[in-house]
Amino acid sequence: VPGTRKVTLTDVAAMAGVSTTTASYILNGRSTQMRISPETMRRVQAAVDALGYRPNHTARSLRTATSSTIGVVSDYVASGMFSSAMLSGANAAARAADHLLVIGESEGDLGVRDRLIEEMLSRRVDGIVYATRTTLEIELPAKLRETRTVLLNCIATDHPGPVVLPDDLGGGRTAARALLSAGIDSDVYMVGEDPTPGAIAGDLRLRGAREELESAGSSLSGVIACEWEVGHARRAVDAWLRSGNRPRGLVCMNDRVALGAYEALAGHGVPVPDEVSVVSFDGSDLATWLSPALTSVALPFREMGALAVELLLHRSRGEKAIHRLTMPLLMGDSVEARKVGDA
Amino acid sequence: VPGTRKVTLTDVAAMAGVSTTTASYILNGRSTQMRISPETMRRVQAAVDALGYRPNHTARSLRTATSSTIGVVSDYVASGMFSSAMLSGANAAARAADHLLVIGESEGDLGVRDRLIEEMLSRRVDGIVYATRTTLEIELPAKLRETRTVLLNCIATDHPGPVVLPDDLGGGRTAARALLSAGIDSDVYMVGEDPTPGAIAGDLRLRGAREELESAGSSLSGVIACEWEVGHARRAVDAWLRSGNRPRGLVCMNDRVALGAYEALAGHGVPVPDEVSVVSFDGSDLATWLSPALTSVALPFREMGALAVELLLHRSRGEKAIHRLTMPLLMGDSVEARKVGDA
DNA sequence: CTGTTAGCGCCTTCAA
DNA sequence: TTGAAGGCGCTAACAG
Repeated sequence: VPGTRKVTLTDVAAMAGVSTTTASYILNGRSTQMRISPETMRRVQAAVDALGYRPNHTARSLRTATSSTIGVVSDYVASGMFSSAMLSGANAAARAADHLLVIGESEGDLGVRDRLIEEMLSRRVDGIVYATRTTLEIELPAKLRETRTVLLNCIATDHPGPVVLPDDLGGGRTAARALLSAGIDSDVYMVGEDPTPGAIAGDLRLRGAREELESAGSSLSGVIACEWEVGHARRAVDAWLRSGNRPRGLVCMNDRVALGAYEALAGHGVPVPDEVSVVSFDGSDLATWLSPALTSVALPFREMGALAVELLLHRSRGEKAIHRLTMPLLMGDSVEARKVGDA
Repeated sequence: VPGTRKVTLTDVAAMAGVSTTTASYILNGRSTQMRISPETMRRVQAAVDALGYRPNHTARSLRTATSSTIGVVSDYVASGMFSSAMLSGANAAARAADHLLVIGESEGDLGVRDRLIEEMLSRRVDGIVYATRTTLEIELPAKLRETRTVLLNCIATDHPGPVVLPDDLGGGRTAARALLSAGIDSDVYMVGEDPTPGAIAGDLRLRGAREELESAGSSLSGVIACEWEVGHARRAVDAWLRSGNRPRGLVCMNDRVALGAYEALAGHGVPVPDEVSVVSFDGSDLATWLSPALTSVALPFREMGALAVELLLHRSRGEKAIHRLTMPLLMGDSVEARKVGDA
C-alpha cells in the first residue's frame, strides 16, 4: 500500500500542510523541545504512515557530516572460526547506539587493507575499529590517523586512541590457579609456544602462569614446545610422554593444543583428569565438545568487540587507554575435582 | 602533509584552474571519453595529490541514488562458528565489484531484523542479502520486497529473486558414494535427525544417501536418531552399539555428530576406519582435527556468500533461480581405503 | 510555534 | 574540450 516510489520529506510536509522544517523536527524527536502542537504532530505522523515515508539517510549524512556508521576493518575476523564473535559483539553495541557496521576484510593483503580504510573514510564513517584475528603487535596503518580509531585485539605503540585486548597475563594466572585450586602444585607443564611473528598472547600467558605458580610457592616445571595445532601438539606431547615424563597438570596454549594433548595422553593410557589435569585457553566450542569437557580460559571476543565500538562512540571512557578484558574460566571436567576454586 | 580538513572537488578544481565539471570527469575515469587534454589531467591529478582530496561518497550517493553498498541481514551468521565464512565470501565478491558490506545480525529477534532492513533501505543500499545460519525454509520479511534481494542459505516460496543454497541432496549422494567407493555396500546407517523447525538439510541428505545407495543396488540399513550435537550422538550411538549392532558405515549429519560417534565407537573398541567407516557433513575445521581425520561433505559457505552478492549485482545470472552449490567431498582418513572413488 | 532560506559535495544536462 | 547552473533530500540558522 505504501508509496510507489521515492517519497521525500517535502511530500510529507505538503500532505500534512506544514513546512519541511516542522516535519523534520518531528521526525527527529525534537518535537517537544520545539514545542510543536500535538495536532501538528499527529498530522505529520499520519502523512508519514500514509505515504510510507522513509528518511533518506544519505541526504541526512551529507547535511550533518555524520553517518551513524562504524567501519570495521580486519584481517580475517569474519572468516576466523570464532573470532567472528568480535564482529557479533561490535554489531550488538553498534545497534544499541543506533549505528550500523560496514565491514571489510583484507585477508592479509596490505593493499586491500588500505583501500578498505580509504573506502570507509570516503563514506564518512564515524570511526573505525581495526581488528585482528590473533592478538598482535602491529604497525598502525597510516590512513587510520585520519579518523577516530579503536584497536581491537591488536596494539600499536604509536596509536593515540583506545586499545582493547584480552588480559592474557591474567588469563595465564587464572589457568594456573585452576590447577592450584585442585591441589596440583607440582609437575605442571605448558604446552605450545608462540609461533606467529607479532603474536603476544603466548608470552603473557606463560608469564602469568609462572607468576601464579611461583606466588603459590610452586613453579612451572617446563614447556613442551609445539605449534598451536592439534597434530603438532599430539606429536610433541606423545614424544614427551614416551621419554617417560608424567605431568600432573598441563596448561595448553589453546583448545586445539589441548585436543592434541588429550589424544597423546589417551595413547599412553593416562586418564584425564584422574592422573593429569588439563587447562587450556580460548574457551571455544571445541572445549565443550571434548570428553571430558575441557576447562578453558576463554577469550572474551564478544565483549571485546562490544567494548571497542562503545569506546569509539563514547569517547569519555578512558582515552588512549589499554583495556584488558578479563578472560573468564570456563569450567569443564578436565581438572581433578579435589577442591574447585573460584575464579 | 595532506589537507587540514575537508577538501572538496571545488578546491581541487580551483587549484588546477579548471571547473568542477572537468575535475569530476577526470576523477570518474571519463577523461578519454570526454577527450580532456593530458595537460589538464595532469594538473587535476597534481591538485588531488597536493590537497589529499578524497571524494565524498555520501554526496555522490545522494546525487546518483546508488551507494555501492550491499546490506547483509542475517540471524546469527556473524557469530556462527563457521557460517561466518558466508560473510567472508560475500565480502570478497563485494570488493571485487567495488562495493562494501553493511551488516546486521538480528540474533533471532524479528523486530531487530525488520529494523535492520529498514536501516539499510534508509541508507539506500544497492540490495540486500538475507542470510541464515542454518539452511531454512522461511517466510520472507515483507520489507525485503522494497529492494533487490538474494536469499542466502534459506528459501521462501514467495521470493521473486535468486536463492543460494547448498546442494544437500547431492551432498547426501556424495556421502553415500564415498562409502560405496570403498566397497561398503551394506550395514550403512545415518546418524542424526532434523531437529530445528524449518530446517531442510537433514531430509535432503537422507534422501540423497538413500537414493545413491539404492541406485547401487544397496540400501540404507537405518537411522540412529539424535540431535546434531556431540553428546547426543555419543549417547545414541553408544546405546545402539550396546544393543549389539555393528555397522560397516556411518553417515553422520554433521562433524559434531561424527565426533560423538567416534567416541562411542572407541568406547566399544571398534576402530575407525578398519571396522567402521565414517562420513559426515559440514567440512568444518573439526573434521581435520579429529583422528583419523574425518571424511566430510563440506558446506561451501564461502562460495555461497560470494555467489549471493554476484547475483545481487549482476542480475543476468539467472533471475528467480535456485542455485544449489555442490558440496565437495573433503577426504580424510575415516573411510576404509579400499578403492577411493572420485567425487 | 512555524516557515523561508541556504547550503552539504557531487554529477550532469546544456551551452559555449 | 570546458564552464555555468541546477538539484539530489535533508537540516538548521534565522526570521516571523
